[in-house]
Amino acid sequence: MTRKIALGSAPLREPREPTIDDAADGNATDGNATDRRPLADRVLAVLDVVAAAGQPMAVKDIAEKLALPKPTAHRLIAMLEERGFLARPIDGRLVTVGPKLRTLALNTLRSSLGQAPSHARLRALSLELGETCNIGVLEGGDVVYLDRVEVENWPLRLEFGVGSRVPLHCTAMGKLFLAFLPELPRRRLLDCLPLPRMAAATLCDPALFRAELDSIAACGHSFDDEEYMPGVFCAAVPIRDGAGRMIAALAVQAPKVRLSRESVAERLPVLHRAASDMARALGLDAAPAEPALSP
Amino acid sequence: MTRKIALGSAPLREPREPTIDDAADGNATDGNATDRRPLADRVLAVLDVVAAAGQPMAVKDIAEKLALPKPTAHRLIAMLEERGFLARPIDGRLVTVGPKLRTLALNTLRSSLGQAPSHARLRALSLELGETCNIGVLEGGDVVYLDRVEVENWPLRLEFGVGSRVPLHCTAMGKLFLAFLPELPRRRLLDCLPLPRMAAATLCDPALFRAELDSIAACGHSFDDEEYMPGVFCAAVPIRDGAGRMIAALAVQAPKVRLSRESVAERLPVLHRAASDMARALGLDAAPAEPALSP
DNA sequence: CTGTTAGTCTCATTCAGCGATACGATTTGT
DNA sequence: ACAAATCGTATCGCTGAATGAGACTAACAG
Repeated sequence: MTRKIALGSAPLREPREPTIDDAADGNATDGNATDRRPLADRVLAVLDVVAAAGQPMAVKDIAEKLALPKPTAHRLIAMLEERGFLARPIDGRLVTVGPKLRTLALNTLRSSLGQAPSHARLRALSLELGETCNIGVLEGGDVVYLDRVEVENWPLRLEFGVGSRVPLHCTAMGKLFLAFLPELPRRRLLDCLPLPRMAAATLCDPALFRAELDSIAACGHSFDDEEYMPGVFCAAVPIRDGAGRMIAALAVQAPKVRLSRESVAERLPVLHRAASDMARALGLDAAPAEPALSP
Repeated sequence: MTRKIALGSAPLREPREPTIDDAADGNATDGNATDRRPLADRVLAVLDVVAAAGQPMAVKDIAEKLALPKPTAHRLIAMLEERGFLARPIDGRLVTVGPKLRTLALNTLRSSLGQAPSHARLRALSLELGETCNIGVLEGGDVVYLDRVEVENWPLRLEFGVGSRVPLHCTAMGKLFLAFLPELPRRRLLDCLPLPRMAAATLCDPALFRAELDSIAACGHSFDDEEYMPGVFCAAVPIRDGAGRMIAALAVQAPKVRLSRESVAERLPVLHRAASDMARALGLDAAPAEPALSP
């Protein structure tokens, strides 16, 4: 990148005297390891803690729980109180949620209504299959999990929550996206996609990998047969919009003892049905711009 | 304190030309009226706006509404997205509330309703009716219990505590929510909602179920006549905000020997009165927002 | 192909936030 | 009642996180 040619001045930026005081400075400022966490995080954390408490809380406890210095805690809470996000009930010393936060809460639930149908359908699917299911989209070279319903005995609890990203080349969802992408973006992605080995079965050879993609494009679904995590099998089908373009992926994952190439066949129709329901639930059936012309 | 004396007085900094501009600086800094509003306000404002929208929003609109510079808006939203407070639905361009904000919302409401005025009113109601009463909201295709007052001889002790979830199609609260939902989410939810049989009287037929919802919408309250648990009768009425939107449900449940279709009539006014008291006790912020329709 | 619009990047500047310290205000223990 | 402990408030110089103008790129629409 062209690195805009200095605005003339160059690095005038005088480094400070490298004298002994540097050494002193190094760890001095003393124990002043100001670990300054951004304000935003603290604000959100305070709201979280106060709301989760379920009952009025002492400022001290909030400060302790979040490891906030005393004045800082007071300042933050006073600020949130002023804005109406927190409030102090009668006794004046304790802190609870305020009216603004209540309104925000109500609006939040109302807004998340749009996500309820697809989530409900996902849950129904998960119930029917008895396994963990999730929805993902393609975003900048990764698959991002949009929603997820876990079954009780799923071993990998926290690692793949909503919002987490997984690679393209070794996951059922990722390979599915690659297989169904329009020519151009597909090229661009494939050309610079590394195929690092994640597990024994990962497809690391480009030729093999392309063959796999062709086969997926032909049959309309994809598997991850321990290519990402040992012992985990995964199957994915596309969620398409009204014009037939693949917008998202729907996947089921399970320990290999419960799901495998052999046993997955009878579940595929169930998956496909859920996928088309989901398209409707997500409002993808609406008139889609233009029917694709150039391939 | 070592106080790095070295630099002591010297303003090594020496950046801009030390010209007359010092004088000019006095009131100027030019037309550069950088009105820098604190980060915290902006974070809260963004959450407010996104939640109040009721539907996914374009970044541009958020930026406009809050008079935020373009890069700042993107930075803020990206940060909130990373933290899980905001999320982007399928299309990836728009922004909505995220999972973290949803749990914050639930916790907030639980805190609000579990405390002084609301909880007291719920207890009063329970006392007056002599039966177990509870409050719930709709979230993610379930009813979530936010508060509850049990009578002594209630048989189902632990199963339905605060925070537990029950299905929509076979509970008084759930059917009430469905009956009063706005058209679009209602249709999509109904499309996706399985109607599994939970008890002998569960309404499993879609046509019958829709008829039931219509009837509920018409009369303003709902029953669960042994549709979920044998021997348990339940009645629910809506709690509405200032704009008339249903935000929560208030319900009474009892063994059928003590409460039934016949004997419930005289209790309904009591329930409705409690519901409107609770709405008032919720003390919402003054801005319930308008029922945004797309322009 | 060109204009339009939305999103990204860079970077010098600056002020909002910070928290150590100190001091008043309460509550608590005896 | 009086300490003692605890909690809340006020002050203030330092600093780096946040900022936003501007330039650039990507995505589309016509």
